[in-house]
Amino acid sequence: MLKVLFMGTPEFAAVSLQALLDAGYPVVGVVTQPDKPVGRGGRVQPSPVKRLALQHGLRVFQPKRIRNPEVVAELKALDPDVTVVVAFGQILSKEALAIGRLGSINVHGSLLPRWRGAAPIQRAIMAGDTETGVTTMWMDEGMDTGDICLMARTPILPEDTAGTVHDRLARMGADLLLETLRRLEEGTAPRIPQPTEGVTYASKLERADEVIDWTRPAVDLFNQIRALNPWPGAYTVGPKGSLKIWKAVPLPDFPAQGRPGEVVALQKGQGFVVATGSGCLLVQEVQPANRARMDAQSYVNGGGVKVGTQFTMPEIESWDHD
RNA sequence: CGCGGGGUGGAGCAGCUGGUAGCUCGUCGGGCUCAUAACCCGAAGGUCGCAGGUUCGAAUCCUGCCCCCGCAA
Repeated sequence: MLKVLFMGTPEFAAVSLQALLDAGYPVVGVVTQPDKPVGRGGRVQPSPVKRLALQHGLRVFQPKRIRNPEVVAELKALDPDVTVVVAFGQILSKEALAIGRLGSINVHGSLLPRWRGAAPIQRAIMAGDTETGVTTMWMDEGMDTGDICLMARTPILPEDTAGTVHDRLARMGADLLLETLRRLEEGTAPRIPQPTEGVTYASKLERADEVIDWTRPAVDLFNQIRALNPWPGAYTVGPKGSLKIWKAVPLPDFPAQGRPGEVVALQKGQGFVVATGSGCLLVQEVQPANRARMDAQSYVNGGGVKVGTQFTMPEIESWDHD
């Protein structure tokens, strides 16, 4: 079997690594992002990929810059047949791409060339796409611009969230990766240049993406909210401070009227209804600052909102991110 | 030692300038109604996170511990 050098960082990548191990591929090394402070208290945490690699006694590399020639040389010494890159988080130089004898294969969570870049799953849902998928490609120096090898599709259903789609694509990506390597080994792997039509970019999420703008149509807010579930969450500001909205559905024909962001009705047992720029939004699950997630009815019971409550947009003082 | 908020009947909250607990919802029983997630009457249900301390007396003050969460990364 092909000797694999694996590069990846988050859970999405760990699923593929696990599949490689289950399939019996010799993984000669695992490259992942350096441990970073994560969570409350700022404690340093290993990435999901690193954790899995250590469990299996694999060699782990955490270069600050994969492009560094010394790093490339060190990895090349492992003599892999192919490099598999899944949500790694660093751009590979031409030299780094050539570490594997057969080149570098990437698993990407979208139907390329749509949603090249960092946050394809969230951006697809946010845009209201009804279909997405995974693509394996022959990496080149561009940002997800390599020739396409294989592709698998899946619908985005109304009840889907970034979480459910992420989990599905992670599985599909792992399967597609195995098939790609199989065909690579037998020399039947396709290699098709990406179309020049239909290119879009999925920039990484930033603070402003989390803000709910009530003047937008209810359907857009619905997509935004589920695209940011389970992380990082879409939020608005009410009388009691910031409020994350985890789940909501649009009500295009709701009879009540109101200014965008105004609570126009309480739906017993279901939540509360907020007016938007177009149609209303039935909010079903929320999380007040400093509190746990709860169904919207509970929030109403606790006096969080009543008819007439006005939600506003928070002021973003800092645009710093990264 | 990054900043900060919170743990009160099944759920969400109030009470916290000390004197054994209240609200909304739910649950159970009854009533009204053609009917109802609507309305009316009534009931059950709480060692107020854990341990210790101060006090005549603490959910309310002090100390330690456990758990949860927001922000920031």
